[in-house]
Amino acid sequence: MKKRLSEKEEALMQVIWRLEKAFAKDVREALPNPKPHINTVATTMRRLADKGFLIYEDFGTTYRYSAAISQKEYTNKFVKPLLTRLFGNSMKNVVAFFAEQEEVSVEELKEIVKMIEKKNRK
Amino acid sequence: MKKRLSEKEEALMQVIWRLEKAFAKDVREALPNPKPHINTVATTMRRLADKGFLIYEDFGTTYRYSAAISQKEYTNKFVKPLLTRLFGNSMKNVVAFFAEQEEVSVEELKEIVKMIEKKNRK
DNA sequence: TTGTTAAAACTACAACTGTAGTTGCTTGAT
DNA sequence: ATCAAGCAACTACAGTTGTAGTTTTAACAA
Repeated sequence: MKKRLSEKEEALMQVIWRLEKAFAKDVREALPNPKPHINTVATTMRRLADKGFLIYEDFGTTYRYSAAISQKEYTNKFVKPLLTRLFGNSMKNVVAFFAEQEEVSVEELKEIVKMIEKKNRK
Repeated sequence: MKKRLSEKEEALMQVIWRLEKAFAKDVREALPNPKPHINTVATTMRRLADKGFLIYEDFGTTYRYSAAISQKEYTNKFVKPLLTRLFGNSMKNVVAFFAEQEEVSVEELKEIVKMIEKKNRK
């Protein structure tokens, strides 16, 4: 688990994070149209397993996969470094950027502040 | 400009965004050790130009490159979708996640709120 | 029990990426 | 004018990714 995944690989991981446990055909089913060939999904999932991102249980004639790394771990390990590199090693800058782009409103930021403060008081 | 760049390609873009205009050797110079071969840098930059991420001026015996897309545009186009997909299509969730991870402090969030409110009053 | 179906395994291949050797051109230094 | 240095162009190649055809195996249905 060295590198960030490609977009397509990440799309599969998204589905598995959502479904928690899934057969290749479930994953294909959950993907948006145009859906890839079932073998494409199976091959990509096997490769993800080879790379340590997925684990599987043997179901006789098929495998059921689940994530070997949580979405949060993935985010911390691969997404956060990308963001901080883009924004001068500061998550504050990242948040400020998206706030300026009006992707997060002042109200939402205030809610987050409240939420954190509440959690810290406990 | 369809796909997100790979990590190495992105690292080169970082340098160019910072330097604004740069020759291959400048980019190599700015990269951390172990520095890649100068030809590796040149090849990657040419490919980035082919893909439309860089533009260049002919300097006779060499090219000087600059970004064809700003860091902000890149972020909006390629990084934001990744984040929102990861966090259920909501930048609020993204910010909340990093706040909970204590990557951004409550103080910083408040500063951002002030900054935005000030800007909006103008 | 034989045919049908469904799934993985195996195989294949093109595009992309990371890397760098070789070649050739331009320019500045003798 | 000749040579050396530096750099891009050209070339090459292995590893990865996206895609899917073909083969095999297992299970179920008639």
